[in-house]
Amino acid sequence: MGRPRKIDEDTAIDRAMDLFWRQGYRGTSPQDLVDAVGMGKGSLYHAFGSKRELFGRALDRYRDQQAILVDEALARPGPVKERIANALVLMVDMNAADPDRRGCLAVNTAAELAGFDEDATDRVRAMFERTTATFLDAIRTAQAAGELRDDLDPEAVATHLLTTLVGLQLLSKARTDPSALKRSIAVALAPL
Amino acid sequence: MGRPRKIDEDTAIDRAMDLFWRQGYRGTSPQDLVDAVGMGKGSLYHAFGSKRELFGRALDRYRDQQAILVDEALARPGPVKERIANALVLMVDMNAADPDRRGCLAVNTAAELAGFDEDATDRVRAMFERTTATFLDAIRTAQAAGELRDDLDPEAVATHLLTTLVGLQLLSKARTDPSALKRSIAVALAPL
DNA sequence: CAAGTTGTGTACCTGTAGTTCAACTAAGGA
DNA sequence: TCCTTAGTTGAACTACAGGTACACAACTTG
Repeated sequence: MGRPRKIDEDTAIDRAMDLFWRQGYRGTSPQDLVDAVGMGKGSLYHAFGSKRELFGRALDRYRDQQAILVDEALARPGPVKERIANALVLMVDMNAADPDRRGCLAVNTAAELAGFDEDATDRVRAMFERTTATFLDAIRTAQAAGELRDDLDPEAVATHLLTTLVGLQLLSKARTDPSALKRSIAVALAPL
Repeated sequence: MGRPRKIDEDTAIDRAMDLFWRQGYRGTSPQDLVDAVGMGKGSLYHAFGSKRELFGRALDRYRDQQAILVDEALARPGPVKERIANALVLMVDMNAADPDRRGCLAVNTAAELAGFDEDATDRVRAMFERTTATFLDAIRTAQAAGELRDDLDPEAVATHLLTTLVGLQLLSKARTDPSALKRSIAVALAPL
């Protein structure tokens, strides 16, 4: 019942997410959203309530997409250390190749909105915790298999990996020399 | 000659810097600046030209203040590893204690403006390079003194330390559990 | 103290952010 | 068929962003 949507909700959120990712929350105007999404302003507000709510939806969507990527990267065969190294190198390369220098939406949002938008910050922190949990899982599994030393504190290592991930995302964004970043990854993973 | 300034330039820039630090560039309005700096709008624009230029001045000021802090932290006595660890722990604690969750202005600016404001990004990258150089110096000195293993690539280590620094700043901002972050510092410094 | 120089505060301006509204359109069901 | 439900468009609206213009005030130098 009712008139069918011209642009379905998922498509709209995808497009909005891409914009917020590239431009940040405050850097994205309603008009930008209208242009990118392809809906009239009225429809957009009718469908999503406010810019803020749409941003929340975009963050959730990003979480769902990213979770898949990190999980995939760690689910491959081979030694953990190598898998993690490959994932980090790939990330740096992707960032270096991205003409928009989007970096990571979670990182960008933390920098932009922590202290202003508790809801957004909570979502971002949840993403970080999820990634940490994924690392933790991989580390514990590797330890159980005797692949990784047992005297390492798995939680500390997982947090360290998150810090490295986040730091690399940020530095990539600022166009730090990618090859220097990639060389440093070996150092970051040396404790493993 | 001419009428003396009511508020001297340095004071004005300090106050502006503090605002930009807390709220970001786009999150700070001319009115906010007027209120915080204590000059009328006319004077402010007369003195600094534009919000953008004032922001540039604020970034430079931040660079000068931060350079001192990092240099100080590394100039103390004791083993390098310990000095770096102390500096990182201190940073996490300071961030955790900061009610405004300002984080690091350079990090925030990279996240907010990379890709939009090349001038600001350049300044931020210069700060990052300077910090890396400081780390590099400390590492090389320690290696020469036989305090640090010689088989480590000093540049890769320095970049790794920067990544860790930046990552910790960002995660602190998002209220990641400070004790977890501090525990991870030991892992990050294990290669040393 | 006149002249020149530099800062100061207020008022004003243009454009856009973020949102709401009213009138209209396309479906399904009684 | 006409009513209900859901979507659509574009105009309208208020507030503020970012900046300019102007008349005036406070110094320095001669």
